Amino acid sequence: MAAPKTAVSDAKQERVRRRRRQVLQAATRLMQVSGFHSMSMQAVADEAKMSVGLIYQYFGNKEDVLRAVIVDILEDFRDEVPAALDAAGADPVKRLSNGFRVFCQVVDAKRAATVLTYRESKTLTPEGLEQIKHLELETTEPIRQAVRDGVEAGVFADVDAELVVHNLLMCAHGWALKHWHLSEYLTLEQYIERELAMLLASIRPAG
Amino acid sequence: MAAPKTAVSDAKQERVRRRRRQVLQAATRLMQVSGFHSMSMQAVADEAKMSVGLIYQYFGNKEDVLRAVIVDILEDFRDEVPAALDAAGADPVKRLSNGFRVFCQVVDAKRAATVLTYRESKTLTPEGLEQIKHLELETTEPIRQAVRDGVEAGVFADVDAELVVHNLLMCAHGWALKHWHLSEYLTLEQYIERELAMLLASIRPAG
Amino acid sequence: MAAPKTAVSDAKQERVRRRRRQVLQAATRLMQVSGFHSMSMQAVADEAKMSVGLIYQYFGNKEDVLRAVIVDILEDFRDEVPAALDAAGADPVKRLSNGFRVFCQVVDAKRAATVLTYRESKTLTPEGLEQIKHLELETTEPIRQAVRDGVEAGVFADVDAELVVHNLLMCAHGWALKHWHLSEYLTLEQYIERELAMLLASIRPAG
Amino acid sequence: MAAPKTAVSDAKQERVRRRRRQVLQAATRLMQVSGFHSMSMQAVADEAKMSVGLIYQYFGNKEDVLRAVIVDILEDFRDEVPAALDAAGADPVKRLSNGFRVFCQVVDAKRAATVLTYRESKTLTPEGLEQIKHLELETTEPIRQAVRDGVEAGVFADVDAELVVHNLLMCAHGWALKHWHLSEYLTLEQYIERELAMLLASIRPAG
DNA sequence: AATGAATGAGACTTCATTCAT
DNA sequence: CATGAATGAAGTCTCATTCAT
Repeated sequence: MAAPKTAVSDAKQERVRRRRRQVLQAATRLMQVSGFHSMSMQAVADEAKMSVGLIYQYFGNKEDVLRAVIVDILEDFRDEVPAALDAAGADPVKRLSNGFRVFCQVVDAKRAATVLTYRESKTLTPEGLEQIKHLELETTEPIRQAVRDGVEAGVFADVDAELVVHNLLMCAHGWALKHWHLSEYLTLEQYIERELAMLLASIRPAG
Repeated sequence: MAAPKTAVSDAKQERVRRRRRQVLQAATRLMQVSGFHSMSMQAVADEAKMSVGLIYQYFGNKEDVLRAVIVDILEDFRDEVPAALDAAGADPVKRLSNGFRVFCQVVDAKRAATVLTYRESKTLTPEGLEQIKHLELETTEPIRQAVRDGVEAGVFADVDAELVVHNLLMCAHGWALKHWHLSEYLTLEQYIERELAMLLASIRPAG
Repeated sequence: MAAPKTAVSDAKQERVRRRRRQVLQAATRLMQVSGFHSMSMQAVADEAKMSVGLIYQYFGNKEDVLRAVIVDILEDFRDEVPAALDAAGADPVKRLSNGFRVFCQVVDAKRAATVLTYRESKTLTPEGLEQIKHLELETTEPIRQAVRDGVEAGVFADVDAELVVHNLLMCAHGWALKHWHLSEYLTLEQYIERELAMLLASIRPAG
Repeated sequence: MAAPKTAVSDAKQERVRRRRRQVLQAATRLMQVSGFHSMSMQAVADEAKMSVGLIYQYFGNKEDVLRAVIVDILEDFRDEVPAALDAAGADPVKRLSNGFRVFCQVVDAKRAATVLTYRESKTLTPEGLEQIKHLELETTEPIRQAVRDGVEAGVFADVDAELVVHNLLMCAHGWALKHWHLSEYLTLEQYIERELAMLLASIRPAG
């Protein structure tokens, strides 16, 4: 009796996952274009090729969809950035460089989504806000650790790791937030190279 | 006969200015709390202690209010930041330092407003967007020039002035955008000092 | 003491008349274009080159303006049509013909105004309605009398004068009401000639 | 699988038809009383016993409702008048007489609606206006043909069919437009008889 | 599980009317 | 006498959410 129940349960969970993904992708597409408030639930349903009623079986309300969209985006960051660090070996400089490089690349791939998180975060409930703050910290934690390691090892000056990571984050996000300006004279690769040079210069041990 | 006419005209212009200011202040207060879309025109009217109809005598529509609010904020920046540089003498390092310091101080004084510009800019029409992009460039132009001067004088490395200013801007804005995190362990002064140290380190001429 | 008072009174009455006329002309122009409800009092004020407040010194409210506009139009008809008959001599056929001809010409000259009376009459209060009904009867009364005279004299068949005048009225108004169609293939003169021929044929004594 | 699909589709189409009819009847009732502009969408919803929102599922906007109301009225005319001619045999006099008689009867049955079309047509967009002009021509076309036939057969004088139909139309509409006056001394039947007599007299062959 | 018709609150905006100057 | 700034009620339309099928 347990087996079929679980099988059914699995199938159900799989459908739930699929449906939620459909909705999130549709909502993300729409919000990137015109923001949360201009997106109607009917439009989400159309884009997701399902009925409005069905969305409400998988999400409590419209704000719940927003929260899920933003969390979804930030989870992508959290999954991809640390993973890149694992592949970067032990050298703090390399880990930091790789972290920044990957971060910028992910931001570039999800530029509209990145801007979206800045645009709509304040619309969330306090709980939602807490969740996304936690996710951001999780995402950057491995880089933070790399900076601490580098400081300890003496390859970096005695800088505030928290602040270095903050700068690195703003710098990566900056590529999306100020893309209208930056893209006029820089490619992503140029941006990464030059910013990285300045970033490393800013924390190299005093000569 | 010209005199009274002018007097009347002056009184009228003064009232227009006062009314617009009333509306903008009310709208800014409300938007900082809950965003553009959650702010009803009735709420603005109540907050500004006037009738809804009157708002429409001074602003074409709701989006026009938003544009004016954002422009108002950015004009404050444009007026205060360059003014601080004028008082900083000729030394590029001093000018850059002062620019950054003042920028951060103004951001801190208008933290909610700064966040607001990031949150609602995309809601604007293309014309509004152009206007605010222009204002941002105007605001930072004197700093950009200071960097160029420093590079030319050899007190800075041969860095991309555009990019340095971009970093400086993101850094100042970052104080508002990530205040929930930064304020847990830093005061504004500490933030300015440490960021300034890294900023200068990042562009000091190679040993 | 009576003399200057009367002089003042006369000057005042003259101004009142002038102001009212300004308003009525402006309102008529605007209503002909887009109807009573789409016409704002501010627009009337602008068109009449005076302030909104002043309109309210000469008219009780917006509907009062409408009533006056329609009455004004109908008074024109009442003044011009009977006057033409006075000049037509005693022959009933001539009087009828002239009456119709003039009626059509006045309608043509005030086509938009004629349509306006059909469009907006129902908007009036019952009193206003009574007034315009009375004016319409007054306008056509001389023609009605001409028909009665003609019947009595045996130059017309024993027709219902009331109905003949009704037909004549609808026919004249018809030039304005169906101008979109009639003007495609008839000039006003052709319309008058042909309609007059049929009108007279319809009431000539049985051969 | 096709069967249930069609059944569903049929049920849906039926509901759409029913809803639209509900709205149109409610709106017609209200407009006949107080005109298009004085009719609020909330009032239509109340009268139609549905919610405002639902009206907008079946009509694009308020003007769309007006257009549909007028078209609905004119389609009734177009359906009933020509049908009566089909039953009137081949004799042009009989066809013309029947056409006029039926026209007047339909006008009488829809007196308020007839007045409504004169009152509110100008409120329509150019497209709506074109549509109703076309409907009016369609409605009268069979009568126009009967007149042409009569002229050709020599039972009518060589009159302008277009103009005869125009007169007939104005005459039928006149029963509604001037009902306040006509009904004081005539029944519908009397009106039809007398007008018909004059109409035929006006086009009988000379001598 | 899935649909989408239906609801109704609430948003923006206009405009007739008043009244202090 | 004349102005036009100010009011606020009322209108149109949208859209999140529910629920019968």
